[in-house]
Amino acid sequence: MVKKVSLKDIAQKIGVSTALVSYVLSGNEEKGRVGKATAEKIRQAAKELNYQPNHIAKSLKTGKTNTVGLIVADISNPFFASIARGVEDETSHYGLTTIIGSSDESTEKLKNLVDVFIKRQVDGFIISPPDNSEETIEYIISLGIPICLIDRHFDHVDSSYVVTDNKSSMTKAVSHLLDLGYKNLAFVAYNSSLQHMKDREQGFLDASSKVNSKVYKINFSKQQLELNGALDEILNSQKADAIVFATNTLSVDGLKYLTQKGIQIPKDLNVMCFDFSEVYDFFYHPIIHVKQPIEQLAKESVIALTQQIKDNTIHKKVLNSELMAKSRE
Amino acid sequence: MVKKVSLKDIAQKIGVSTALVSYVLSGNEEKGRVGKATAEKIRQAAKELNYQPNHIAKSLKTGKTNTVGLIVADISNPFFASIARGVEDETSHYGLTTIIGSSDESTEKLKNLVDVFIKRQVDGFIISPPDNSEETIEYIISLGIPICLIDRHFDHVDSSYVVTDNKSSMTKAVSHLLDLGYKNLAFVAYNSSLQHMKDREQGFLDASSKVNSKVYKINFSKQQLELNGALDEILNSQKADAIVFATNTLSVDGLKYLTQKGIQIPKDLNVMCFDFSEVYDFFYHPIIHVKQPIEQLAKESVIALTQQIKDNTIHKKVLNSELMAKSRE
DNA sequence: CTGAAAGCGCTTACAG
DNA sequence: CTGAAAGCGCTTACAG
Repeated sequence: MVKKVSLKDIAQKIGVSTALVSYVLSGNEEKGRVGKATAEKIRQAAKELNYQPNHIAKSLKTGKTNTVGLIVADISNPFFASIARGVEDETSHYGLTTIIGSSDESTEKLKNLVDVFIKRQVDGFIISPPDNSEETIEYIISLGIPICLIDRHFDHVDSSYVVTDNKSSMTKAVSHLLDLGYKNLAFVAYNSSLQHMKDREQGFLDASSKVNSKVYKINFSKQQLELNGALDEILNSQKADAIVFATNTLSVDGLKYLTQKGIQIPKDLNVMCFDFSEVYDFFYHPIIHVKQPIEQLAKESVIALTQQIKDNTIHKKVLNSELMAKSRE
Repeated sequence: MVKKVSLKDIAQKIGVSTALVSYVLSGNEEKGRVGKATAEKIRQAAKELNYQPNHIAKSLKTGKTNTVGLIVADISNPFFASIARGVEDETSHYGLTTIIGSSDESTEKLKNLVDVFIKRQVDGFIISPPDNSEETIEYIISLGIPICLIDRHFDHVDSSYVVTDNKSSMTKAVSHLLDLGYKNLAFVAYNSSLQHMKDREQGFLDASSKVNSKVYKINFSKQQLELNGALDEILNSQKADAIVFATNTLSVDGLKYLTQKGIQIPKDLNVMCFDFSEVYDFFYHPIIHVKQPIEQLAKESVIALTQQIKDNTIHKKVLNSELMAKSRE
């Protein structure tokens, strides 16, 4: 390992104190009121010696690590993979590094990750919380560590968050189905106390009040089984003419099952999906879906978090989604 | 922010030196030859005060950050997303934290990420290098920083690596197509100097020598256009009876185009894909594909890297893949 | 405008 | 078996 050059090396080389070097190189030149000429010499020497500041030492002194901890609910879900990518991109613009974890929808795993990240002394968290994890979120807040929730939030927890307007997105989507003439709707969602899930359901209910409709709730832990069961019921007893899927995963798995059953979309039955998926491209007819502003969610969450880190303010942001729907035929 | 308790707090509480506390709490009790009773008291106090060691201070002193930098070639590719997840899981078992970056197949971006990660003082790298990035890899080696390449390696660069046996995987896969009776094969790969790509091509050539075959090379930067062009040629002039795709992305995008064209698989044409994809589930007939041992690649790379960090040894590991092929009908 | 110095929280020879 | 002390590389009041 090549020996690293330190502030001291630079200071010695030009015969000034490390204090001056520190001021100049960390951009606090005016604060130290360093002389023009000296500052120039210091910068010159730093370049010559190829000085690389030691972040560790800086962190120890300042208590800031310039690291943010991102914990998504399920990294194997392309939606969250995109979120992760967006957050990473955005933080890098602020000179921050992101460390990523996945709670896999488990409160227990979230707790562990939070502990690990706190030990790593992250400057703040961006979290997409799993069901029933208010306590852990409140724990972070009680420690005074900045946090911004993303995609999901708790109505009764006072934290920064950036989410999509789930209720209105769903209302808009369902209204579109009604406009197309569908009259017997099935809504497939998770059984969850998370606000975004409740909002999507409410949005569905609000829009579908004038037609026949039924809500199916799947337990996350038994997804495969219960989803297929619900779809069987939708096909055989409810005989719905359109299915609204409340999430990305439900959409893809639902489409998979429908395809296996030989159902033609939209001929036999239409669907309204949530979030984009690559698999839509394998259908001859475009799959209608709600497109959340993933990039923007990620970006805004980083903005909210960095703001909070700076001045301890809380930011709540609700973004609009886009309905991706070509005409029925 | 709650005030953190430090070694000193513990030392004061029971009236010993911080040295003793450090020895005991970092598990070097025998090295410091600390008395049984004292050690017990220290552990007790640490628990009572809920002591959390400060990693930053430790890192500054020891020069180790317990962080590994993972740079995949394209995080939006599910193959690499799985690799990332595997690496993260595995490193966490060693008390290491992973920071992730994506070079997006760009040498330039790789260089930047490497610089950022070196500044962060990662203890080692796990990298899936893009085309023409030997220099950057050799630069890391020249700095004496441990590194393990994953999925891809350079024959003439002496580094640790963990890869799949690409040549034999492809030979086995193509032989299977021959067994099924296909006689006119198309091989669709990237134009790349990366060893794994050359190996896959060689594997194809070795196995297909006795039948009609043609190789198509796509430039990564113009993938969409060139892939569709190649497929048109395969369908219209070569009139191949089976297509072998050399990578994950080519497989999915290729299938997408074939589906759009209304090609029925395997009736009109069969395909051999590389890596698993969720989209395969949307075909009525199982898609034949080579399944790389992703979990194991990730795991072995972490093992190789931690070994190298410990004793500076280089490990080269080649894993076998699995051919996922149900009978033709 | 500049320097001497303390201190962030650890680890680790060294002396006893 | 235990303590005093140096030092990792920075930042930042403080004094001049």
